[in-house]
Amino acid sequence: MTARRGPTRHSFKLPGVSLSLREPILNWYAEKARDLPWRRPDATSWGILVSEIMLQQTPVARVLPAWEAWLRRWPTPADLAAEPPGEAVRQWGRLGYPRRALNLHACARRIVAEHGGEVPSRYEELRALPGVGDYTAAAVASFAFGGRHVVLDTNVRRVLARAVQGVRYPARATTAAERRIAESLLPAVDAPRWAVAVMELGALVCTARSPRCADCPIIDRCAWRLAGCPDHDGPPRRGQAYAGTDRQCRGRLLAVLRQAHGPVPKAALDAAWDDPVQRERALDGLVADGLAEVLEDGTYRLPG
DNA sequence: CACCCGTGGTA
DNA sequence: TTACCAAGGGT
Repeated sequence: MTARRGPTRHSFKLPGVSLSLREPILNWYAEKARDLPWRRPDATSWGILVSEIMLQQTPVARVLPAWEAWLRRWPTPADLAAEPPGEAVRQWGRLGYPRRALNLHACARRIVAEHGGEVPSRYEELRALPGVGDYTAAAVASFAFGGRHVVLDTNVRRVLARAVQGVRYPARATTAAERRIAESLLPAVDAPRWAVAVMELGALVCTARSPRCADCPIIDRCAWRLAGCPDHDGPPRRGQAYAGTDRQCRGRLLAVLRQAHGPVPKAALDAAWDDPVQRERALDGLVADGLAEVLEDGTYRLPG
């Protein structure tokens, strides 16, 4: 039999391509990694959890100042847990997806109530926290506690899609095949460093739009590259419409509440969006989601 | 599983 | 300018 040696016992489309992805990527990371505050040795597990929640669908550049301000105000879960949820929503500012602020606040209260004020270290415990899904649980367990987990975010998925699967973009949803590939590459030792290194490669070099292949440490073994960089086949990737949507409307309404420091009369909200039907729907949605409150006098405010 | 959930930067 | 995209999660 042909002795195919490598970090994996699985065979991919192009066997051997994944032969040694780890070393060059780890070496590249050692040289090119960004100095992000949540990666510093003095970062707390709480700080790392906060960073992961903030980074959900929000670019690093916008998270940086928000993260600094958040941790300056609430250095520990107990500090945040002592505040009403509305303060978290206000501090969240314009990071987007404000339910994440609510999630972080709920995390803080649960951590205080159920974990003695310390961010739990095990994947399963983390996964049970509000707003902590598969990726975030794996990331915090890895980066804050040194655990060995498959960390599959959009960056890693794209790198593996190209380097191993030979396609420009990963599938819309994570597949079993992807997870198998990621598991096969997971090193026995120093798994967190590997995870952050692949993520960094995806973020800085193997980017979605125009990858900087000239700077890539694995250009000579990238399956997509070796296949001639074939274009994405399959249905076009659905964009996210925004203008005129309920999401935009909710954003406008919440901005009014965030800006005010007390209850807001309904008229102030009415002025923020023209279409009354959509406006009422959005407002009801905000209340249902716990992002806004109606007081008895009919005024609105962030949750107290 | 497809869709919903904010916001801003970039090609 | 429009469209895509950004360390996802919940339903």
